[in-house]
Amino acid sequence: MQDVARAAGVSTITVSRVLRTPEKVKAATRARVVAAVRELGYVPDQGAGALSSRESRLVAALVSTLSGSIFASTVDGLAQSLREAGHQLLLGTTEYSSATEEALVATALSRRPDGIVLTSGDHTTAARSMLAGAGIPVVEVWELPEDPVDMAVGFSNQEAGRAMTRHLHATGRRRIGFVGGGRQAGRGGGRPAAGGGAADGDRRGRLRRRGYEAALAELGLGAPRVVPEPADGSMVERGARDLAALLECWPDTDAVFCSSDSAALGAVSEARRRGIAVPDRLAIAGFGDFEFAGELGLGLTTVSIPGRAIGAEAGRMLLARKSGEPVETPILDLGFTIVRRATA
Amino acid sequence: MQDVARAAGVSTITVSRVLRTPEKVKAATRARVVAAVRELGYVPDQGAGALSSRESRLVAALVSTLSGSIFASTVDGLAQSLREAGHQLLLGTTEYSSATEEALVATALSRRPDGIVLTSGDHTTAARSMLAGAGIPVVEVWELPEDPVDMAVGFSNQEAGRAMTRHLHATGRRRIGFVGGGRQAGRGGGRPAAGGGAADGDRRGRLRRRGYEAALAELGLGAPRVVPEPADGSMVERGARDLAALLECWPDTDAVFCSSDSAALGAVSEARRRGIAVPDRLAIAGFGDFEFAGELGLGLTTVSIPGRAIGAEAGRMLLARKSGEPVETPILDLGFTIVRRATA
DNA sequence: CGTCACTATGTTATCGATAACATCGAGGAG
DNA sequence: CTCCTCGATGTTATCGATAACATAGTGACG
Repeated sequence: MQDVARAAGVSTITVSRVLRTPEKVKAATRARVVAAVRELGYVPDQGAGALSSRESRLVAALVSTLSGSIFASTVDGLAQSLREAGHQLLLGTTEYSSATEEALVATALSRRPDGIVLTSGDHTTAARSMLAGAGIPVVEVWELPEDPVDMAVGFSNQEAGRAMTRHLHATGRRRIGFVGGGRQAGRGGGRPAAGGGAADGDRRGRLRRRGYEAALAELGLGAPRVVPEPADGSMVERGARDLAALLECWPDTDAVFCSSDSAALGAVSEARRRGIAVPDRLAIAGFGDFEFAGELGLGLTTVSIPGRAIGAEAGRMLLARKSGEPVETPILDLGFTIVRRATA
Repeated sequence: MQDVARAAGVSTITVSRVLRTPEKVKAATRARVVAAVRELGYVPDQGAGALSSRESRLVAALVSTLSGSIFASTVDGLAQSLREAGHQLLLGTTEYSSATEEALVATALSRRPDGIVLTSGDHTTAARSMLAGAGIPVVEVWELPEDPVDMAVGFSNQEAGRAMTRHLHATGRRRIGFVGGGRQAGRGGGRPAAGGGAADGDRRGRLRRRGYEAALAELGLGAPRVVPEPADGSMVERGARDLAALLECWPDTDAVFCSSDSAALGAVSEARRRGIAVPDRLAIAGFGDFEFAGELGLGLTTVSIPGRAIGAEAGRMLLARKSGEPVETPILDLGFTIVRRATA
């Protein structure tokens, strides 16, 4: 910056002003500075700027994983909305461990971000207190927690489970099972059940299941039909094996709600192999509306989540809060949509 | 840090040493400092540290998008390998525009990262010169560029196209078409063809197509069969429509190589609708090995790319270079695998 | 018992920017 | 003509850490 100042015949503060508040500098001076910046290829050091101005223009996001198409579009939406507002995204992956999350919260805070986005609803006590103590806006996304740290954007997994179960009931099904709860296996050869904490895909799946059970009770459909020991392997494989196990226990099952589209894919495949007509004899519903679920793919009836919008909205809320604007709805339910296709 | 130092009865530099080089501090002193850190909930400011030590422990990654399952696992692998080495990831999405990429390179460099990862092979001249001038390691991932800025990890799209075409030939096909080149539509309602630059999904698809054409020539299979005007819409939709158009021009086509699994999904679906037996009358091959392509899903014959490994390796190379170790293979070809399943 | 080598800790300057206050000149009001 | 105000620019201190050098103990050895 000194070099630029010298080249333009001004002081450093003027260079700083040209870059941050151009309207406060006379046009002629500004032009000289801009020329010097360009000529020297000067790129300001935002780290130094942050130190001085106490504003980092950085937002941290902690997600469990990007693989498996769950959070990718949320992060994408977040990155885009931040970029448009001149902020940058610091990304950390927790690999489904809340111990890792705790460590990542600390490292994230060490960058003094202007805000932080979390995809997990449950945090260690230490993590919660660090977040609270940081004095920055926090947004939890996807699941709307009962006891949010600060703000939240997402939908209710439990309501989604309930709604889909009611949908199955509404289409005449009476013996409805649930497939694909339990652990979410890390993809790509990650450590199995890393970190010792409860896996967090688990928690979400459990919430969907709770909604399923609630609906069953409300509708008087009898006891839940859930495989007690979920299978190992990828979600798809588990969907297949869990359906097989479920049918063994309750052969007359006429519908299953799968905790994810991947599990539903496995279930559909298993049903096909067994010559079970879908949806005639067995309706299959998924969750997530992944790409392959669409009309041209499986034609899977599923729950669609506005993942990208969640990310974009999280960014917006964060920046609004930062700039002092009041945030009308700090707990924002973006809902979900039941997409009815061929399988249920 | 001053507060901590006071509480522990030492000077700030001792606190700094306890945090960065604990072995240089006597155990008793160290214990007092650690206690003070814990008690005060002190989280060091890495930004300030970076300014002083000229080492940010930050790596920037610029990807076109995270949606659509292409780069997500690569970023995931990168984030993980960086985390294990105590570094953090700064993420930017370029939305397939090299103009946006140029701007992002500048903002990324303004954080003084210790390295930078790019998923696009073509950069503007300005971007290239900024990268070169930054004096930090640069890794280009996925496509191996002809003229790399610094290092690269990935595979050859052209070779992949060539290999799959040869595979189709080896299984007896002689009238082979190509589906799904051209633009890659932005998902989630992004601006169509934003930024004015050539979309970069386009470039990669073109390379696969070039490989396809090369194989055709080598094998004496006649002129390429490619739809001149690719359809609009999502990749899946385009796969369906392009196949339809292709069959209209060349009804006797007995195999198609699709530029992505999404396109292949659409193609399979279109074939089914028309009652064309796959693979008996028409073989269909994809690219990417997305989750739904597997045994339990489509059973799609496709090209599998080690996306996560590419990211992890990029991180490793970056950090090796940073710490002065020589990097044996600055241009690392991780290859691809042809996965033979049911459709071809 | 003095000197040396070494360990443990402290002091000072610095990284690259910005906030806060200071200065300077030009033009307008009285 | 003087004083005042305001716009344009400069000076100095500061953000929170670390590098480099400085200094105080501490034990070994001749």
